[in-house]
Amino acid sequence: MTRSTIHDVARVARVSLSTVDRVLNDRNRVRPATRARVEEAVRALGYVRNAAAANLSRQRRFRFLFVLPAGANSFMRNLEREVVAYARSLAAEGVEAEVRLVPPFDGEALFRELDALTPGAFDGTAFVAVDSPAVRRAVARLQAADLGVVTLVSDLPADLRAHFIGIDNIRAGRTAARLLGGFCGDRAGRIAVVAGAMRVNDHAERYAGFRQVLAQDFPHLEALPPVEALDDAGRAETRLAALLDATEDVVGIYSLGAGNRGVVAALGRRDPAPPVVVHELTEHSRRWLLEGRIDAVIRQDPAREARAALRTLLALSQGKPFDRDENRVGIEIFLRDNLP
Amino acid sequence: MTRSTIHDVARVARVSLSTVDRVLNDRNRVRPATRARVEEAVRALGYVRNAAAANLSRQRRFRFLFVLPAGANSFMRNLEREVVAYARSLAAEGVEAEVRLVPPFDGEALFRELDALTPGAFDGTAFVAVDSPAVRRAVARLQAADLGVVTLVSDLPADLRAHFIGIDNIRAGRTAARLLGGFCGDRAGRIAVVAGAMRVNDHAERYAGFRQVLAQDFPHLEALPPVEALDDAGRAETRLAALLDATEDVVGIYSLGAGNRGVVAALGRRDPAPPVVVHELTEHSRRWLLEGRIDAVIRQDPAREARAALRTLLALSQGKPFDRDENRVGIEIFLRDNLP
DNA sequence: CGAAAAATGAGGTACGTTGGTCAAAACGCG
DNA sequence: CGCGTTTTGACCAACGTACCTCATTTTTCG
Repeated sequence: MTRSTIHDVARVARVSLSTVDRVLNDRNRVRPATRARVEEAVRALGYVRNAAAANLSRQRRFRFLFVLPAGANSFMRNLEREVVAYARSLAAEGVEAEVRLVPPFDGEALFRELDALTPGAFDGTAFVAVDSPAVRRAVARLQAADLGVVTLVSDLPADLRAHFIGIDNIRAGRTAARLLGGFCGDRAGRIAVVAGAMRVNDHAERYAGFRQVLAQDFPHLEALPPVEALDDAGRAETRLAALLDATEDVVGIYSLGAGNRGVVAALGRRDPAPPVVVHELTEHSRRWLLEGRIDAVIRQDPAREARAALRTLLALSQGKPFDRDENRVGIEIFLRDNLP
Repeated sequence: MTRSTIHDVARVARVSLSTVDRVLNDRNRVRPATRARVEEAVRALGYVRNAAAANLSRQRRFRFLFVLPAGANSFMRNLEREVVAYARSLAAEGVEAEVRLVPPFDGEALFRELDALTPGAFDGTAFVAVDSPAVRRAVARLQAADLGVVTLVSDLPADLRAHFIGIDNIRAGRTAARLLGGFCGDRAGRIAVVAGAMRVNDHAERYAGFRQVLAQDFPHLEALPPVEALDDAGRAETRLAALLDATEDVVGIYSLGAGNRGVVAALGRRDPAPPVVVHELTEHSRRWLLEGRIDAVIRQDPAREARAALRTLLALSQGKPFDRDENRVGIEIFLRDNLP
C-alpha cells in the first residue's frame, strides 16, 4: 500500500504530469474543468505531497534568527539549548536557526539586532520582546518586508500581529492562587508576593491573575503588595525577611519571578512554614520541592516553546496552514511527585 | 552558505563519490587510510547527511501496528487520533501506522492480535499492555523476531525489555495524593477510590502510589479499597453512591481510571462536596473543573505519548540513537485556571 | 470557417542520496 | 616481476517533486 504520487494523480485524472503540477502549484492557467478533474483525483487517491522530495527539489532553505537575553537566567539558557536542538532535527526540512544573545531587558540592544535584519539573510525571527517604540518600528518594518515575526515568552501589543509563543501569564497567576488557596485550607491571612520587576509585563500579569482568584474564590486570603527583587536573590532575601518580620499573619508565599534562592533563604527555618509556590523549574527549585521547602512550581516548558516558535516561523515562511493548538504552550504544575 | 554534500566530501577527500558512500554507509572494505581521509573531510566540512534525500532514495518504509482498547474511553480515543495524526506527519519519512482495536482489559484478545503478527507485515508494534502469560509469550516471540515492541500507557514487567511509553503510574498516584492531601488541609477521614480494574498494572500502581503518600505525609487520611468500575460510568455511579452512603467520613475522592461521569453523578449535590481528583482530561472533566465539581485533573498527554511511541518504534527499526528525555511523558496537573 | 489564443502534453534537468555494475588501479606476495 | 586480490573510480538508475521549454491540441471568437 505504497503512497500515491503525482504520477498516480496524473494517471487517474487522465492528464499529464505537467498539468498536475500546474494545478498543485497554482502556476499558469488551467481550465476549471481540468482543474476539477485533478482535484478530484487528488481527493480520491488521498494524495499528499511528499514534503521531503519537494524541499529537496526546490532546494529551499529557511533561515531563522532567534534573539534571546544573555545572562545566567536558566530558563533562557534552556530555551536556547532547545532551539538549537529542535532546529537540528528540522535540518532535513531545510531549516537553519541562528541564535544571538543580547543584554536582557535592553530594548535598545534588541532593536539594533532586529533593525540589522535584512530579508535576504533570514526568513523570519523570534525574540523575547522588550516593549519600546524602536522595537515596535523594527517589527513593523520586518512584517512589511514579509518576514515572519514571532514574540517569545514576553509579548508585544497584539495589534502588531506578531505571533506570540508563550504562556498566558494572567492564567499562570490564577493557577498559583488556586494552588496556594487550596493549600491554605481554611486558614485566613495574607500572602507575601515576590516579583522580579513589576514593569515587566509578564510579572504584572501574574500578579493581577493571582489577585483575581484570591478575591473571587478565597476571600479570607489577601495578597500583599509585591516585593520587587529585580532578579537578585540577596535583595529578595532581605526584603522578604523584613516583610515577614513585620507581618504577623502571612499564611503563604508566591514568588512569581526569578530570585527564588533568596525566597527560600528568607524562609529559613521559620516554623510553621507557610505553603510556597514559585515559578520556573531549575535544579534549585527541584531540590527544594523534594526537600519540602517549597510546595509547587509553575513553569512553561522551554522545549515546547522552542518547537512552537520554529514551527510557527516555518509555517509563516512557506504556505501557512498551521495548528494553533499544537503550538500552544501549557502552564505546567509540578509537585515533588511529578517532577520530570 | 549552502550545506555541504557528499560531492563536497569526495572533492575535499580526493576520493570518488563511491568511496564516500562506502565509508558513510559502512559498506564493503575500504582501506583505513582512505577511510580516515573521508572522515577528516566530513569533519572539516561539517557534513551531515540530508535525511530527506536519503529516505527518498532508499525508499524504506516503516510499518507499525498499534493495538488499543476499543470502547468509549475518551483517553484511548484521543490517543488513537494522535497516533494517526502523527503517523501522517511522519509519512515523509516513510512511516505508516495501522491501529487495531481490541476489547479493553482482555488479555486473550490482545494476545490474539500480537500472536498473528508476522515480521514481514510490520516493523514494530505498540500496545496497551494487559498482563497475562500468553501476552508475555507473544512479546518474547516478537522480540526474538527482532520486531520493535513498545508498551503504551500500561506496562509489562520490565524484564521483558519492551520499551514503555507512558507515565510512571506510581508517581501519578503519589501526585494525586499530594494534591488531595493538600486540599483536605487538616480534616481527617477517608478517601474513596474509584478504579477501572485493578488487574491492569497502571491502576494498581496508581493506587499503590496514592497510599504511599497518604501513609507517609498525611497520616490523618486513609484510602478505602478501590471501587472497580471497569470503565463503565453506570457501574461507577452505583457502587460509589453505595459506598458514600455506607461511609460517614469520606473527605476526598480519587478516581484513577475511566468512568468519571459516574463519579460526578454519584457525588450529585452532596453537601459539603469533598475535594475530587480524577485522571484524564476530556470535555467532561474540563467542564466539571470549570464548574468546580472537581478540583484537579491529572493526565498524561496523549499527543506526547503517540509521538513518543512512534519515534521509539522508528528508532528501534532503524539505527537506534534515541533520546530518552525527549520521549519522556510527563504527569500533568490541571486546575481550572491552567486548562489548555 | 479559420486564425489567434489558450490549454495541455511531452520531455528534459535538477535536488542529494542509495545501491548497484563493471572496469581500472593499487596492492600484496611468492 | 607477474599474479591474483583488494581497493577504488566512473557511471547509471532510481526516489518524488519542481520548474523549464517547446510542440501540439483544443477552444474561442470574429
